Amino acid sequence: MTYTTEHPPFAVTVDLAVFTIRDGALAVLLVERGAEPYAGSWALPGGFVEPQEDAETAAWRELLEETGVDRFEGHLEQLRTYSAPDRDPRMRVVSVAHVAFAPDLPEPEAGSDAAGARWWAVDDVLGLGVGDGPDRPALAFDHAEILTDARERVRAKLEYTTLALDFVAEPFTLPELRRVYAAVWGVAPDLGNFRRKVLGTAGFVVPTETHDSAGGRPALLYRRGDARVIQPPMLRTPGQGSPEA
Amino acid sequence: MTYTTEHPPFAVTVDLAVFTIRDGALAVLLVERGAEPYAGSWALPGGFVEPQEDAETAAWRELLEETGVDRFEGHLEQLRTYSAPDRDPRMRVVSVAHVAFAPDLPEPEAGSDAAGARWWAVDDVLGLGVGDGPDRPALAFDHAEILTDARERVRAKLEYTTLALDFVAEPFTLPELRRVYAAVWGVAPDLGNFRRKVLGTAGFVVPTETHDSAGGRPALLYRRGDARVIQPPMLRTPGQGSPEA
DNA sequence: ACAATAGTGTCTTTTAGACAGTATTTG
DNA sequence: CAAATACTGTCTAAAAGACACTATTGT
Repeated sequence: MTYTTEHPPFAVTVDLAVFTIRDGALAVLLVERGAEPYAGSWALPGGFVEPQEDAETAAWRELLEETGVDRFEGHLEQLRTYSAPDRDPRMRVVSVAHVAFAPDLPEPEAGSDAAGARWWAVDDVLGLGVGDGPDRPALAFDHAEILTDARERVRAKLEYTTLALDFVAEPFTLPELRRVYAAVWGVAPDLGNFRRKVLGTAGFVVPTETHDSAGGRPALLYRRGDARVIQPPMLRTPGQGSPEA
Repeated sequence: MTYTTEHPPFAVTVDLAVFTIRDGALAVLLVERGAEPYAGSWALPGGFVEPQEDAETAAWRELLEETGVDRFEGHLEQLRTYSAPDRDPRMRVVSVAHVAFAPDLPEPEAGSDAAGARWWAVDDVLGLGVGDGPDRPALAFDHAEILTDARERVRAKLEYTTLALDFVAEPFTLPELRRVYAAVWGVAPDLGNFRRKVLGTAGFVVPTETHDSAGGRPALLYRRGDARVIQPPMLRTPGQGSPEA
């Protein structure tokens, strides 16, 4: 059987929703398209999967090429695959979307085929901020759908995993960690209850001996523990970015 | 840009892990391969995505072709995409795996390109039953990995969704519904606590006026409610098929 | 009456929600 | 001292775990 006759070929790409926390808000990396289609629109970074690599490898490679992030900081995982026949007007493209998380990445440089690249507050992009965002970017292809799914993935994973650790640089303070939850969920979890939960979950964080120095009382510094799941989970309540709110 | 030179084409397929409950155990549909590679091994049903359909449509079509299941019974959703470069020795194939759930499907007929098709107890296939299963089938390609991921998806979704309803035919009794949890998790949830949780979750089930008739006391019959999520979730405890057990 | 299955009730423990209060720094 | 930030404690409510008990059928 020759699939070129019976089973037409597809192009396979990866798209990435790379998240970080900037200015207390969940931010995503977008690139400005320089060519048609969607020239001038903004898109998730991504690219074609090469012959000898799987999708995750391709995602790590694109992440490095477009942001300079090495594969050992942060976390990357598959989100889902988008395969609507008309999602790219040029050809049949199936895209394996991924999500990645990292603390304070450097300001990106424009890639070879992109006119520009910058961080956007996700709420400004998806329009769930205050009224209409100041300069809301138009998203290319089905990337608004991908970004919406990606944000829900991040929000959900904060509930039952220690993923929030991937958004802070070591060492970190508990208020910093709490600000991650506040940024992703839109509402800060109760201070006392948050501390009780984090410190009561074995292996979530490990304390150091030192404190930081900021405006007020110095906060104790922590490092990541080896726990990867929070059980029982730290659940969002309606109003904390939960889907049914 | 012509992707045939710059970006080599891929074949895109769907694979399905179709689950049902048979004889009190979680069962999956497998087809016996008649041709190389992996002739004589068992595989998840699946096939190529056609030019004008997306992956989910292809999955529903394959499900119908291989099991006769119409798309309005049961539930189907994307699992994840498997893209290791050498997962199929013949060519570069990217597979978008799906999971499907349905109550007591008919015994399947062999499809056109399969030597046979039958239901297997998942624990017999993956070998987490008693010692070594009686006749454990060899799984083709990376289908053991897919099936493991699919089982974990089902187990997890029983916790926070009303997915168990897709495994029973209406009308159903609460003991029937509880047996779904017992089959998927490997341990039956506590009787009283299970009833309290199901009946206490608004919209999970709606009672009818009638009872069934079996060996003992007749059980009240229920129909599906319109709730799709269970909140707070009905969590597995270690020993109930949870990943860390 | 007994086996088999369905269903109820209750006590305890765990966990989360709400929120008031105390501590340690800088200016 | 006030402002700012970090941290602790306590009361209450919700939910789950464990498990004993009662109910209704068939034989």
